[in-house]
Amino acid sequence: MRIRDEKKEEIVRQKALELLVKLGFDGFSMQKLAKAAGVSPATLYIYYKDKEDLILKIGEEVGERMVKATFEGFHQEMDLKTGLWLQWTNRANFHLNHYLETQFYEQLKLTPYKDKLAENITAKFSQEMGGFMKNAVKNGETVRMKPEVFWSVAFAPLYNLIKFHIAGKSMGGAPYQLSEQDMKAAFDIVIKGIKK
Amino acid sequence: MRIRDEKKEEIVRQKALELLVKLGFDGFSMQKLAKAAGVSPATLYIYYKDKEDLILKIGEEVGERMVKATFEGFHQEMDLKTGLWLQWTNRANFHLNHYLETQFYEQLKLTPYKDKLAENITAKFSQEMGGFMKNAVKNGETVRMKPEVFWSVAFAPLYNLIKFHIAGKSMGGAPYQLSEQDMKAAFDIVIKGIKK
DNA sequence: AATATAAATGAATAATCATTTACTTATGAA
DNA sequence: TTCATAAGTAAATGATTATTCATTTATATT
Repeated sequence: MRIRDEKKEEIVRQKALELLVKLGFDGFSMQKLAKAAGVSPATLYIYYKDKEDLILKIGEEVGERMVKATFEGFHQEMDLKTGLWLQWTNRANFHLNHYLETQFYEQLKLTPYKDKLAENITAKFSQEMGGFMKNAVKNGETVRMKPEVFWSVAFAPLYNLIKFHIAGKSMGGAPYQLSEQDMKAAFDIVIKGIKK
Repeated sequence: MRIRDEKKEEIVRQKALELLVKLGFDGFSMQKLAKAAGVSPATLYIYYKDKEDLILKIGEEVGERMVKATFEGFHQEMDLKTGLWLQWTNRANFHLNHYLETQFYEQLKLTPYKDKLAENITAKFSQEMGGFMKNAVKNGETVRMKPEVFWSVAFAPLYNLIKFHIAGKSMGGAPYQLSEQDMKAAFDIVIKGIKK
């Protein structure tokens, strides 16, 4: 039997990301994707059940890569500051090197597709963070708080800086580019707030 | 001459928000909107030049209402903690009372439409925050930092809590509902980090 | 070399899309 | 009461949509 062309599949994924980000979810279509990837529309239905399946599968793949990158070199026994900074740099690097993936995934998580996304991605996050936080409390590095609160004060500032960076502009439409200096400035404030 | 039915226009806006959020930007269409609002598709083209104009105009209106709500009762001479907490509560109340608007606006800001959004909304933000921050530095309440950094450490945690609330679930798919208690817990950490 | 089978396709499907056209309706001004 | 004008509409426009069908192509196994 004929063998599936993995390269072709990869092009489809890449072009799908490009088009979804460039045209938005509404501007995107299967025919445009087929044309951009240089395949027949029917081929897309060999790789994916339908359009929703395509978007969700690509979304889940991106999510998994992001989680993996975030926890590269991380273990729950790290002290608060070290572990947090590792995740900050991991995450920032991923976003800066995977512009399209980030842009796409952030959108996806706000659309109705989010309800159909597999939950193993956030589950992994939750589990790693839970253990890390528990440890930090045990060691007297911080006080007990809900995971949602911890997450929000510990990571949201970084994600927001990345969001500014991705948009290319920030407050008042001013150009903005994320720098390590800004990351460090934000991190100092965050860790100061979290540390007991 | 015949007079425009303001009530009809309002229904269109409301239904547009509902459909855009419920169906996503891709599921949304002018015909669906017309049907949901009980008007002819052609009527939409009296109110708006085209679909893009409709989405942008509604987006700008939402943005303006959000800014106005955020700065209700605010003035730049407030001390850091008071001014920040006022904005937190203002913003949280707006989001909780205007679920659809928030959901829609957050999406809009990530789609390609964002480049065509009028910038007077973020400009107002930028201006108010700039003065507030400058004042806080002058009074020795905090150290000098880029507006983007300040913004990210001071507000991103709240927005993230709101995002959890809107999604209805947070880490690991666990149900989540924003409480004043959580807001206060997060705020304490944030203000501790920012204060000199 | 022949066969079986899944990959891949170009062209078609019916549905839906954004938008326009030709027309009717309501209302303030005359 | 008539008239001018903008609001509002039903129905149609051609383009584009997601998906499928009938067919061809490539390869692993026999």
